[in-house]
Amino acid sequence: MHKRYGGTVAIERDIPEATVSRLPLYRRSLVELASKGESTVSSARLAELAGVNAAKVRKDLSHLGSYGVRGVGYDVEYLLRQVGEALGLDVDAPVVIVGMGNLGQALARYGGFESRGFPITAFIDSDPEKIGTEFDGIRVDHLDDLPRLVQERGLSVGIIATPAWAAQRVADRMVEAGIRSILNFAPTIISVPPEIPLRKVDLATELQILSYYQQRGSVEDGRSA
Amino acid sequence: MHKRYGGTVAIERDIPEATVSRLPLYRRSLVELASKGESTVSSARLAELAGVNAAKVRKDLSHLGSYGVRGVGYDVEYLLRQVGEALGLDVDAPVVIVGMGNLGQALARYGGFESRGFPITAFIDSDPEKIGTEFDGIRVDHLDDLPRLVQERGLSVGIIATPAWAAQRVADRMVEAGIRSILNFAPTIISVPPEIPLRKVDLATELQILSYYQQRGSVEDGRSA
DNA sequence: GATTGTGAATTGGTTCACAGCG
DNA sequence: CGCTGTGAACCAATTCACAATC
Repeated sequence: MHKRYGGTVAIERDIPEATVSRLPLYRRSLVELASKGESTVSSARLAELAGVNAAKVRKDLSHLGSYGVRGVGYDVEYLLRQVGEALGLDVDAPVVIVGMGNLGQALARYGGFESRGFPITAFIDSDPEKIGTEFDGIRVDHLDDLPRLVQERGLSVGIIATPAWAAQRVADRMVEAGIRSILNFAPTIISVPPEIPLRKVDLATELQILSYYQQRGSVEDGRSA
Repeated sequence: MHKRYGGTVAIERDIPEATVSRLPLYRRSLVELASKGESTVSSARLAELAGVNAAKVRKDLSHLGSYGVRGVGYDVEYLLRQVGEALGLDVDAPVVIVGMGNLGQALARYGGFESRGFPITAFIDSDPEKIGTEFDGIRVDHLDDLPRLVQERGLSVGIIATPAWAAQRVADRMVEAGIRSILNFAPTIISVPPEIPLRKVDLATELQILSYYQQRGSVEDGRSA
């Protein structure tokens, strides 16, 4: 059912958005299973670990053209490779953080990125006090240095951790400099050319959503887990 | 069309999940408009500010039973109050942060919570070195103190900023202690009773999703903005 | 016997398009 | 005339349920 091109990598077209957003979840569960030495896993078990239901797991995995074995389940290692490949994680994507305030610094020190293929490789700030200082052995540079840094270090992901008023400008400079995807933590809407994937994380927004469900006798929250 | 009870506050039932998750966005845009002194706004303009389309804005607002004026638009101040009320923001929801590592500290110092009705009012950590120290004038306490803190300070929201392995345990203790909704930053699935609204923010997951769309000639990302 | 893969049914969300109304 | 509110049409995602198959 799923086309493979030439017998090689086979990057599948059009995985539904909802599925894409769950793949990292499955990946995390598979890593855990692998580290425990489990060699196969059923959709039911994987669903439990990922906090979704089994039908969803099977449908999602079917979009990868994936290989389960009826009556047995999925091969953990194989599936892990498939998922990683679908997400494009076979190659590292070096990250630059712009805005070394509280949040930027916390993100810089947060271990979870390096280990998952997103080495943090450059820092940018506009405060002359900060420029030239080092963080984790990496120099903090000026926004004007970004094009050079993208070149030299192959930066591909930009994280915006600036105040809201600076975010659009930073995004524009990132795009100009050749950054290829952007994660925005500033609490404001920014716009970028359609070929640049953009996601946002807004902390206050999350609390407000919780507030809604708390206020009413919430039964479920959708974005479960 | 929309029922009001007794002529008072009128908390509407069953606003669709997708709408709820956009209300904070509208709210932010409305605050901005209000601060610029704009007194009315059309769905088209609000859509532009919030990064969605006008039909969606109108449909979303219609779920609040809201009052636009045909030919004119919405009253900014009035709508702002309506949205705030729908989200349950009329009353402050004091927050406890558990886990005062990098992320916890950054969240503690992040200004955006207090100003939006989520005063950070307690800190918990398990490191004896940290317990007893102060942060922003607030003492860092032990997890065992949580029930008392919930009582004394009326804590209602819990933020989990611990390592993954501690997260479920912390969630259980929060629920026991009477915390009413939870925001989880630990990269793991946790489960809580269905009456406790739960959301998660997973930073590495966001990067992996970006990775997918970057790898292919992404045109759009869905979670736009 | 167990568990996948998937069509069919269902639910939820978005967009269209226009009647209704200030 | 302009802009809202909303049915109707459309599209995406979820869930069901079962035949396929190891």
